[in-house]
Amino acid sequence: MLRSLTTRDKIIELGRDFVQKLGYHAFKYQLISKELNIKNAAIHHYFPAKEDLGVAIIEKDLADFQWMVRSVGEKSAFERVNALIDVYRTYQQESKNLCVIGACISAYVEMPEKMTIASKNYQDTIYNWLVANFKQGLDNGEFHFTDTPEDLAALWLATLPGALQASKARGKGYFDQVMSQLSGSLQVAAQ
Amino acid sequence: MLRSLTTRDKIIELGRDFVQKLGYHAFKYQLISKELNIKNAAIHHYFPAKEDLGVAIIEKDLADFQWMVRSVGEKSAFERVNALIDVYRTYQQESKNLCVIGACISAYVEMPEKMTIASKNYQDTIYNWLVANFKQGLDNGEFHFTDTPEDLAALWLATLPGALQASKARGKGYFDQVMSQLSGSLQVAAQ
DNA sequence: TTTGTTACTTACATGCAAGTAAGTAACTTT
DNA sequence: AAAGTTACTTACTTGCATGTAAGTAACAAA
Repeated sequence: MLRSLTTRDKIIELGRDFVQKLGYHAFKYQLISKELNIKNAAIHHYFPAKEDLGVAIIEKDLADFQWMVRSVGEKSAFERVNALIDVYRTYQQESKNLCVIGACISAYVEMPEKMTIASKNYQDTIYNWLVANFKQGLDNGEFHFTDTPEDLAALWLATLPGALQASKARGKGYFDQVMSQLSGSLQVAAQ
Repeated sequence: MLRSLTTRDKIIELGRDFVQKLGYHAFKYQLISKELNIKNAAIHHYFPAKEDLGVAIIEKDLADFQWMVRSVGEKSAFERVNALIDVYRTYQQESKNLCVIGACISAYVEMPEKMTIASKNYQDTIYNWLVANFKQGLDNGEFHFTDTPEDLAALWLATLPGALQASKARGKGYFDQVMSQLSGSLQVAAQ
């Protein structure tokens, strides 16, 4: 999977893996350099400070999210929001119990400013996309929830990362149990 | 607040604060020793390894939860589960964007075993208490939700810590917005 | 009163993660 | 072919977090 990538991109991918599995603080250059058979200094060549790699990881994750958004653009609102659930389900299956946003946002009281900004920007992007989809699904009759789209999006923004985190200590099936509750909140019309 | 406590208890309280604000990895002995005007070695006197302090923090937080449970034992199911929301609301107001469980559970792939066990035990305790309250509230007519109490408890277990984490980057009002969604999931009878 | 215990401090060891400086081999451009 | 650029490595510095060992002052118990 990583084979066709440049070293720079491999560093970002591996860094993202470790950030999602360990959190920002516990992820260390050595974990990456060992895996790629390079030296720590090689990582500094591409990313002078850890913060720089952190920002690159957030931006890559955001880019992947936006790629997903485009790839489901023609589908129904229900299918679109399920695609986001699938992203988180894949994290869970790969033992990544943190999303990039959650891992970065809870890492510091005073986080490097660039990372704070990148994380918030990413989180806003997801929120706005959810609101837009919920609105559209409500308008076209796919959904029948009675809350506001904004309230529902706020709930999803908390529950998606929360389910991922909690699932680490809970049994098999827990994650899907929560996701089915989330899907239920949309009040999808029975066929 | 801390003045009447023993040094040992002050260390636990401050440690808990930092764990909830920074995460387990970013919290360091020096932060505590500086605040209490003692030396790092004094902390090692009470807690030989960081892991020991970690376990003590989890157990103290669990003890506080159980104290809260007893203190609301005579109230209605709705008031009881709202007391749990209040606990998380207080965290949020105090800029503690992680609960102890979330902070510890997501800290390591391979966490010190004692801490893993203590965290899971604590999480199970909350889950079981939620299920019991939801069942009782359903039986006595306070609630009218149609999901199972277990499904609802699973949702709460994800959303409470998730809302706390996400609220760090979102505006004022976000946390209560999500909590009102959670409360709504109970379908409390209109008066 | 001597012995022990508690609650620390001083001083030190260890290890490791981040970061830097200088060098080198390969490739690219002019 | 010379000069520059890219992609690294080697070798090093720095700083700090965990942890340990030994000492000390105060108080408590026998």
